[in-house]
Amino acid sequence: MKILFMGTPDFARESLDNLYNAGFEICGVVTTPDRPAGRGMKLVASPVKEYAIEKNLKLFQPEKISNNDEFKNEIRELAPDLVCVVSYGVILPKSFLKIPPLGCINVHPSMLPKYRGPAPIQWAILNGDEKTGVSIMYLDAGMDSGDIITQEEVEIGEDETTGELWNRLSGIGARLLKDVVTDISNGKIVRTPQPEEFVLAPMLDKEMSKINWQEKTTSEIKNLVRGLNPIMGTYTFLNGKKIKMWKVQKYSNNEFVEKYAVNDIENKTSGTVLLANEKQGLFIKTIDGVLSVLEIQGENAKRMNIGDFLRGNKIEVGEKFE
RNA sequence: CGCGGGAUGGAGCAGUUGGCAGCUCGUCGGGCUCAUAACCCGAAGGUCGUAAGUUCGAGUCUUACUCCCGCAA
Repeated sequence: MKILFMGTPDFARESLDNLYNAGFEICGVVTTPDRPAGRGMKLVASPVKEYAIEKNLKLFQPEKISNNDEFKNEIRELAPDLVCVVSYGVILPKSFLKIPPLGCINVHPSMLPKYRGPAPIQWAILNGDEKTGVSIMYLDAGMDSGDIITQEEVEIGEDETTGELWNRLSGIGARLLKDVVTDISNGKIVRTPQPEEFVLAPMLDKEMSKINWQEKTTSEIKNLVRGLNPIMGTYTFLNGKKIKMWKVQKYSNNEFVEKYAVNDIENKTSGTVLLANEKQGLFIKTIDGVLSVLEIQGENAKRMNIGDFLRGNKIEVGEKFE
């Protein structure tokens, strides 16, 4: 059975690696073209491309697929039996989906039909979900709307970040994909249509990464911080300087007062620094509790733990984040 | 040539118009206290990223180089 693999980031690389190591014949690898990225805007190859080169697999990097007959013809000549798509990043047109006789299957990091769309892992964390999962499904013309082949549910840790969950799910996805491909090659596959009701996980907006101290609860801020770690981070301003927060911990008012013996915190406005020193850390009032910052990043600086940060950047009690 | 910041004891930072290299913390030794991520006394630890230049004198000014980081994607 010949498999064409399509994917781009790390998440996809692990799936490809798993299929390759399982001994399936990878007749080709499709990934997005090299993009300018990083400092200096140099062209950077996707992780999947690096892998394909490393294993000497046939590589394609079409600019687009719809209205690209040349590419589609190349694929027809390859004659893959099955196409596996993992975080490829490009919508595949019907004309392409019809090429492989066994269809196109996809790894999607959520329990479909919940979180269809490009940012399912991020939204699971941002919303404070306790569980999410991985689905393997057939691609159809819609967005993540095809028939489901298998799913595996996963618990989300209370402090788990998007990056950590991302890594876990890519491993699970890779394993499930291999199993499903094995089943397909043995001709035993059950496909179940998705329920009607679905939830979207749209692309994240840069705007949302700013902390709104006046409206968000402690939990919401914490979920925002871990949900955007390490994608873009969460920022706020202190004395006009942009500060990013990477890891926080939440306290209720009582817990905080009891542990640190700081009184009179009720009438402080949210965003106010309640306590700041390199031994104990940085504590900020929120509308319903107290947030302790554990990992922070100043302007033009790198991420560091709060103790290191406060050693060189003095923050006074009473200053206010906004 | 996308824009910008930086390199100073183990960590994080400061260092003014060039003039003995400093702060907070950590480390080591000693002391105090019922007690503390507490306090007191003392010590070690730096060719100030590399190379060259200007100068009586360079962490500081000039030039080149290396490495790191932020934005952006």
